[in-house]
Amino acid sequence: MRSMGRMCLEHDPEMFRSVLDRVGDKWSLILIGLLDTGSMRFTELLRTTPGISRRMLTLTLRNLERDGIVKRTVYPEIPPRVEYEVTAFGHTLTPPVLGLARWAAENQDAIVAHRRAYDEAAGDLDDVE
Amino acid sequence: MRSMGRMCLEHDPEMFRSVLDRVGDKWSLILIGLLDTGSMRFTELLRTTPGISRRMLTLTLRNLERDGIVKRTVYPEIPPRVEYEVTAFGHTLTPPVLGLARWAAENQDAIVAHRRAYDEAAGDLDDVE
DNA sequence: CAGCATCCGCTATGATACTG
DNA sequence: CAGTATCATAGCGGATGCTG
Repeated sequence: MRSMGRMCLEHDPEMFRSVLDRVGDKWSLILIGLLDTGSMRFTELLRTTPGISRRMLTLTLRNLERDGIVKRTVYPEIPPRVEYEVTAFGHTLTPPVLGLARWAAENQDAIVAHRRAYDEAAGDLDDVE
Repeated sequence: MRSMGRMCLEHDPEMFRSVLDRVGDKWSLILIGLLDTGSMRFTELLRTTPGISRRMLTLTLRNLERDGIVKRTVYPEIPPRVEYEVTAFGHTLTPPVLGLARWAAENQDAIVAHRRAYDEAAGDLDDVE
């Protein structure tokens, strides 16, 4: 397992993509992060996740549930109560995701700097035109 | 650094997202994987990456270059030659990405199984209607 | 060869209103 | 409370033709 390129391309590109999409979409990672500590209710997640809509929360949770990463428990009460939690399988995803999250946190300054330098260089080129 | 949720939300959500987008989009990871071994030319990448268009290859490489992950070197020859390679900074991204890639490779069967079970359960519900 | 410009469809996401 | 249904839209990504 030396080459990452081979791993991405030779194994099962479509499957690889679909797994990456699950983790790479706009909300999954945040929700997994929130649920990593313990279970939460629908509205609780809605309040805690800034900017998410009910629709997107529903869809994202459904996808995570479909992949076996999140478990959904309905309590037949009135008013209804639904709890979401990360499954044992989902928890195996946490370490690699944390690794990526840590990289993002540690290097965001460097990235901002790179972007600024790049954009300034492009600006200079524009000035010459 | 215990809570992933806090890391995603409290630090700088926008920045966090933009870093994740870079790694989560359709082609970046594959290109980084291919370039991880050594430098490659534009057309070489085009041929080696199945399904990518010239437009997307250009855009993705530009973004990676802007973030300081990939270096672009132009050789003033005719016909022109351009080499792409992963920078030292970009290589620091490889380990966490590899971690995620490994998880995807190791667990894709489990995910497929989960999805099938979920879809079948949904199908059964439909039958009752 | 290594792009850039243009057009264009599709999907992801958001806003809003309604329901068991 | 925890959704579903519907509509609208923005941006991603593909196809194609042109150029230094």
